[in-house]
Amino acid sequence: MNAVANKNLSRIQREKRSKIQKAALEVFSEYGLRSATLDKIATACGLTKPNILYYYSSKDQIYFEVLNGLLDEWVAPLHKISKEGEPIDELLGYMKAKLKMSKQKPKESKLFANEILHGAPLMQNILATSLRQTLDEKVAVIDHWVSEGKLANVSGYHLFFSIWAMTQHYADFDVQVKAILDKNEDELFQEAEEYLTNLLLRMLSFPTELTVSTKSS
Amino acid sequence: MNAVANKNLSRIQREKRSKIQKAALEVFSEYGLRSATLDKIATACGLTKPNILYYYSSKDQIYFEVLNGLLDEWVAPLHKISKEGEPIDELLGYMKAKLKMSKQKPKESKLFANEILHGAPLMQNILATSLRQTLDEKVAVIDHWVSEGKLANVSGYHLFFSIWAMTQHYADFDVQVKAILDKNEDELFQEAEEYLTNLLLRMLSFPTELTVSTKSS
DNA sequence: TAAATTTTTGACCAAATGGACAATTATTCT
DNA sequence: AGAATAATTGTCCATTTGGTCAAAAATTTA
Repeated sequence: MNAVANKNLSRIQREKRSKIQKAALEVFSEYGLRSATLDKIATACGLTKPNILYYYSSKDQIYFEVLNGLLDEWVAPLHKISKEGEPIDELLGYMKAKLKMSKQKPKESKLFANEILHGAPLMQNILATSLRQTLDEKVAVIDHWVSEGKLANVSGYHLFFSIWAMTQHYADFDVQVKAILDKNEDELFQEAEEYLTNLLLRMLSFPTELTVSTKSS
Repeated sequence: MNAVANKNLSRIQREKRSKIQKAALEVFSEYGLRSATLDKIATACGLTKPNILYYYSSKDQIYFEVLNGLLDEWVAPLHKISKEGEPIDELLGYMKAKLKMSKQKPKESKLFANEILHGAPLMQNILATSLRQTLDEKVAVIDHWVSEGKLANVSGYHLFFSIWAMTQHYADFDVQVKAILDKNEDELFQEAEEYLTNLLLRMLSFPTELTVSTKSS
């Protein structure tokens, strides 16, 4: 229900807009809205500045479009958490999906991180309504699981915060991670997944169940 | 061993420089280096732009000074981790110190977050040498504790990454946190500390020890 | 193919911004 | 007090940047 604007566009328009958005993601994720320039975006997509402004009315417009175009995809894994599923599997799956996004879409991650870091001027509304509502629902599911004794007693909200923080850390702060750990990316994310799997298992299981899943290396 | 430059400064110089740095932290943490302006800093500290440039040779110079002036303080809690102490206490203490900094120094946290998010142009060197060395040492301590059976088997590096990520999340992404959880700050950080204490206890303890520290609400 | 429409671009503009500088004011020193 | 020094500021400048616009080029339509 997102990319509505693509309806009556010619081939050439669709192509150019897509090109611009890709380049814009590149530039915005590296520099942020305010210090990204139209010239940089223009260079990145091989168009001229006025040509870009023929397709988008302003820099802010491009930024808004890019951000919004990615939003649904960004929140998608959250929707996949099913109250019908096995609690720990669902939450491990969510963590893995988020970690995968950090690996495969670091630019998107940085774009959102930068936006929120600077006060989320364009998204505060969405955060406080749409995201919040979805999260409330999922937290209710977690509370239900806890009350059924299927999950150790945890705060759903803080659980989500920590999953977001830990998974996105590998994308947003990759410079720091790589300065400290000079592994290749595959190895790094493999380690991260093992670490976070272990962490969540310990966090969500009852101690008696834990002995089973704790493996000594 | 940091604030060396304050040596031969007059009272008036020390005062003004301090004023400027405070205002600069304010502005840089909100806007980042590139989109912070000297005018904003000038307004924030009640000086004129040329007057600021009388004390610092350039905007970049101010940024560098602020960042460096905060670095030692920022890494300090890491140094306090003592191999003589009780492993879990030491690591819980570290987490609490970091969380406290997120609560009391969110601007500093955002400043560093922004710097690293955009590639750490001014700090990459420090990250890869000084921070990395310190962290290597502390990870060695953790490995030692693990080999002595005083700590569950965890990757020290990923443990630190996750502590950083989870604690700083409450400062760096406070807009998002507050959009979802409308508690007051004290309450929020109290909850976070309980959650993270529980998380670390579960992560670092052996399952048999866990039953003791797991309290049901 | 010729007219109509869409796309592209070079040239230009106004505002914002980092910074220079000389002149003025305040402070310190003798 | 008066000279010397330090601090402050108004004015100015060059560059960057978002954006305009009219003309040219390319494409589509009839």
